[in-house]
Amino acid sequence: MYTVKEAAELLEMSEHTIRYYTDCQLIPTLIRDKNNQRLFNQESMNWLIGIKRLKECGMSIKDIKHYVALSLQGDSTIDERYQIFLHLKDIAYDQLEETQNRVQFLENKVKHYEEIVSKKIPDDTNPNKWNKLEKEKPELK
Amino acid sequence: MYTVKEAAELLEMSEHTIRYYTDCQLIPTLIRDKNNQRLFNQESMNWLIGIKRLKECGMSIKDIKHYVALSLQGDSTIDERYQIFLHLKDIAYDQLEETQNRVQFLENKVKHYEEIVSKKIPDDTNPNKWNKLEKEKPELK
DNA sequence: GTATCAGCTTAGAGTTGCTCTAAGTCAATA
DNA sequence: TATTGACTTAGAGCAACTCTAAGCTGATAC
Repeated sequence: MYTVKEAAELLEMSEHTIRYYTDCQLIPTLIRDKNNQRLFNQESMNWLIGIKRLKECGMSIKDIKHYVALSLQGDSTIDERYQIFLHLKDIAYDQLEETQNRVQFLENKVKHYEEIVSKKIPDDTNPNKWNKLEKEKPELK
Repeated sequence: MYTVKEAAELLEMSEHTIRYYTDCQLIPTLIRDKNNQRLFNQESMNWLIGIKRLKECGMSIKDIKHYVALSLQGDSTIDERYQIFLHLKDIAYDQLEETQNRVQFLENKVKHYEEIVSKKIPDDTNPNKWNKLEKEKPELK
């Protein structure tokens, strides 16, 4: 059994966010003690972990709520849940490509600044000259 | 010279967002035609491209504004701008790791559902049983 | 010539997902 | 008994859009 504070520490989320999620009815197994305080048993913690993951995947509260409802309905919704994860997977691969591009862009930029600082390139006064980096290495997609 | 609409199409951003950015004074070289309509020359387009990049790196409007101000000041702010990109680079690598974890998680999940659907695993009625995937492959970080 | 249409302008309301504050309850310790 | 700490709620604030309404302008259609 975990309090909001303990759950927040364990899962590295803010207490505010955890309360917000419970208020949005995202944790169907949440219980309250005699003082009306939120308590998370292992099942509720599992829900929280899963919801955190779905959030990180970019899913909205509304869609997570839908997913939770599907899960509670059991077997008959397996295919719909499968489709959801297929879709999330595609999105994740897109994000991966974007993130890789971003890392490359920033590596270029840092290298560029290091060259300037080490005086290999004399001046960089023109405010938007740095956009040339974009042109040297155009975005994929 | 590009109108808001053309810029939006070229850079795959919404017209709303572009107007919002100009209203936030993020494009110092923006000009208006005689009817007060926003016009983007190549320099302004470069700014827009750069700002879009910074936004994708997770920078706030406020911080981008600061960055733009630094750029306009020229040479004397090179080191501060270098530090900004160093920091963004670190963040980008963290994001890369997170995204890779996410892809792996979703691959596992999709595989799991495929096994269920193909009847290799008989039932999955328990709503939060899927969180076991987390335990099989605990998060890095 | 005027009607209407697309495309722009603005101010401002609405949305999401937090994030924080204020005011209050409760149990335990000093 | 006082106060401390951890919780409760409703609701305000915030970032970054996102959209709407009302109005202006210039071009084409009749």
